[in-house]
Amino acid sequence: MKSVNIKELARELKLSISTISKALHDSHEISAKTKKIVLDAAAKFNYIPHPYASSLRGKKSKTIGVVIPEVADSFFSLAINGIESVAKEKGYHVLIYLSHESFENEKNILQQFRGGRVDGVLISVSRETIKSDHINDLIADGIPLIFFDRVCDDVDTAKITTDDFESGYRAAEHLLKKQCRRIAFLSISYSLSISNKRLEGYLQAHQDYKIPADKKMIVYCPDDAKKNYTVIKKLLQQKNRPDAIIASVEKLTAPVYKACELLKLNIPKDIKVICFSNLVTASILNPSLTTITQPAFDMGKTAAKLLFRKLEKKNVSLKKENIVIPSTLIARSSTTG
Amino acid sequence: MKSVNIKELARELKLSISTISKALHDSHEISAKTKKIVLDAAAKFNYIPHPYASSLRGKKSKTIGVVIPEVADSFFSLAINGIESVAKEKGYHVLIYLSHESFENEKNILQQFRGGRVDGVLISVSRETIKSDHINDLIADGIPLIFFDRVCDDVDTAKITTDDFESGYRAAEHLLKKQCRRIAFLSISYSLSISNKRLEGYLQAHQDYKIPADKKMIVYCPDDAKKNYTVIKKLLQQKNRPDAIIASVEKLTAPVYKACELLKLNIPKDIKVICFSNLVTASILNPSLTTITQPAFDMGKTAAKLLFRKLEKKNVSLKKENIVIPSTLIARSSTTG
DNA sequence: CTGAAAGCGCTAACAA
DNA sequence: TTGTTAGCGCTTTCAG
Repeated sequence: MKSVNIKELARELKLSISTISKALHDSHEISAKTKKIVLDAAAKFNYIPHPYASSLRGKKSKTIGVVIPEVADSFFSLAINGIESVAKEKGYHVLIYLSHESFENEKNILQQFRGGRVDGVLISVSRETIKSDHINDLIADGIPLIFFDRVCDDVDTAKITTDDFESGYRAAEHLLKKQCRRIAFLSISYSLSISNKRLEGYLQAHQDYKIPADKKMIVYCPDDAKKNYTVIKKLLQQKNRPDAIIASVEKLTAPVYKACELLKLNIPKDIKVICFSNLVTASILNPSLTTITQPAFDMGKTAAKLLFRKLEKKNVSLKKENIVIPSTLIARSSTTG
Repeated sequence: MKSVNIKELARELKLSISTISKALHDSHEISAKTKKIVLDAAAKFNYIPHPYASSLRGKKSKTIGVVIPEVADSFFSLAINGIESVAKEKGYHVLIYLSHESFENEKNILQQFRGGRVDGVLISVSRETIKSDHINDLIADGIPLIFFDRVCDDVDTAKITTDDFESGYRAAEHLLKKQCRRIAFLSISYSLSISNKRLEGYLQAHQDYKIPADKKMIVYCPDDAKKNYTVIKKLLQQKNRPDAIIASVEKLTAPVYKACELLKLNIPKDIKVICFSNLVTASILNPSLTTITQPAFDMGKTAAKLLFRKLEKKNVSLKKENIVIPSTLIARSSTTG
C-alpha cells in the first residue's frame, strides 16, 4: 500500500497535524488513548515520516558521511562494517564517498558536507592529502569530524589509529632477527600519516639493531597495480637486491608475490615478505603470508561510537582525543626459515 | 569561512531570494549581469544549498540507496565501485545499507526507503529472501528499484545478472573433462537465484556428460566461517568423498583450502577446486585458484546507469529489462593435473 | 527582468 | 489535552 504523509493521516483521523506529530513522538501532552489511535492508524496507513522534512526542521539529518580512499580493500570494508554496526544501532544512515586517493575528490566531497547533508563525518584521508584546510573548514562550520587510520596530524580533532610506529618497528624487528639485512619498505605516499609512522618504526628498529638502513630500500609505490608491479620488479632486479620486503598496504601483496614468482625468487628462502594486510586469504597464500593485521572493524566501530557520543551530547570535545588500537603481527611462512 | 544560506546571500546582495535562486539555476529570466554578481557572491560567501530543503521542495533527493548483504566481499565492493562511478558522474549520493544476509534487516531497510530518502534503489537480496512483498511495496510506492546479481525472479523490474547457469555449467564441465566424478557443489541458500541457477548449470552439465550427480554432493553452507569449515571438513571426511569442489561464493575459499590442508588432501591432485570469486589473490594462492570471475564492476555500473536512465526520463520502463553480463572461467593450478 | 508569496512535510512554541 | 501557527531553506508560480 502506498505510504501516507502526516497531513493525510491527520485528515483521516480528524485530528490536527501537531497532535499526530506529538503522539508519534510519544509526547507527554497527548493522552494515552489518542496515542494509541494515532499509532494504530500510522501502522495501518503505513505512515513513514519524510526524513528530509524532519531534517530541515530539526537541523539534524540522522546521517553520517564516511570518506575513504577506496572500498575494494579489506581494511576499509571491515571498517565500514564497524561503522555500520553502530550507525544501525543508533538509527543513523551512512553516506559513503570514495576519494579514490585523490585530494581534489576529497576536497569536493567535504565541501558538499558543509551544506547540511550530514551531521558528522568519519574520514580516512587520501594519499595525496597534505593540506588540511578543507577539513578545518568543515569543522569550523560545526560539523564534527573524526579521523580513522589515515589522519592529518595538524588538525585538532579525534583520531582513531592503530600503533603504526610500533607495527613498523615490529615488522622490521621480526625480519632483522631473522638475519635480513636489506629490508625494502614499500610506501604509498610521502605524506600519509600511516606510511610515515610505519616507516619511522622501521628506521628506529634498524637503529636499535645497529643495522644501517639503505635509502634505496625505501620505495614509493603509485596507485596503479601495473606500475607497482614494475616498480617492485625493478627493486628486485638491482644487483644489491633486498632480502626482505615490508609492504605497507594490502594492495601491494599481489604485485610482490607476482614479481617474486617471475624472477624466480623463493619466498621465504630468497626473500622474506611481510604485508600490512587484513586479507582473509593471507593464510592460504603461496606461501602463507606474515601480516600486520589491523583492528579494522574495531577502529571503525570506535570512531563511530565516539562520533555519536559527540552528536548526542554537545559538550563532548573531540580535541586531543586520540585512541590507538594495536595491530597484531601474525607470523606465517613468508618469513619462516 | 562559515557557509551561508540563500537568505543571507540575498540580504548581502540586496536582491530577493527568488532572484538568487533563479540566477543560481541559470534561469533565462535573469540578466547576465545579475547572474554574474550572484555567482561571484555565492563563491565568495561560500554558499552551499541545503540539500534537504531542495529535496523537500523538489521531491527528489539526488540520492540512491544500495542494499547489499555485506561489504567485505570482493564482488560487492567492486560493484559499489561501479555504482559509485556513475553516481558521482550524475551528482548523486549513495546510501549504503547492509542486510547482513538477513531478510528482516532487508525488509526494514526497504521500508525506510518508502519515506522519500532515496530516489531509487539498487539491491542484491539476502540469502534468506524468499518473499518479495517488501520489494513490490517499494516499487508500488513509485521508487524505481533494480536488482543486481541476486534477484527475485517474481518481481517485474530490471535485473542485472551474470550468466549464472552457464557459469555453473562451465565450472562442472571443466571438472568433468578432467575426469572428476564426484563434484561437490557448495551452495549458500536453498532459495537464492544465483545459488539455484549455478546449481542448475552444474546439474545440466552432469546430465549432458552422462555422469550422475549425487545429491549428497550438494551441500548448503551457513553464513558463518567456522561452521562452514566444519561442514566442509565433514564433507571431505566421508568415505565416498568428493574429488572436486565448486564453491559458489568467494567466502568459501578459505574454509575449503583450510579443510583440505588439515585433512592432507592435495589440491589439485586429491581434489580439484573452483570458486566463484573476484579475489585479487586468487592467482597467488597455494595452489593458485581456478575461478569463475564475475564482472562485478560492470554489473554495478550497468545497474546504476539503467537506474539513472529511469530517474532522468519518467517514461523509461524497467519491466522486462534483463541484462546479463558474462562471467569468465580462469583456469589455474587448483584444477590442473 | 525582479520580487512577493505559497508550500514541500515536518516540529514546536504558543494558544485555547 | 488538543489545535493554530510559524518557519526550517529552498523552488516556483504569479505579479509587478
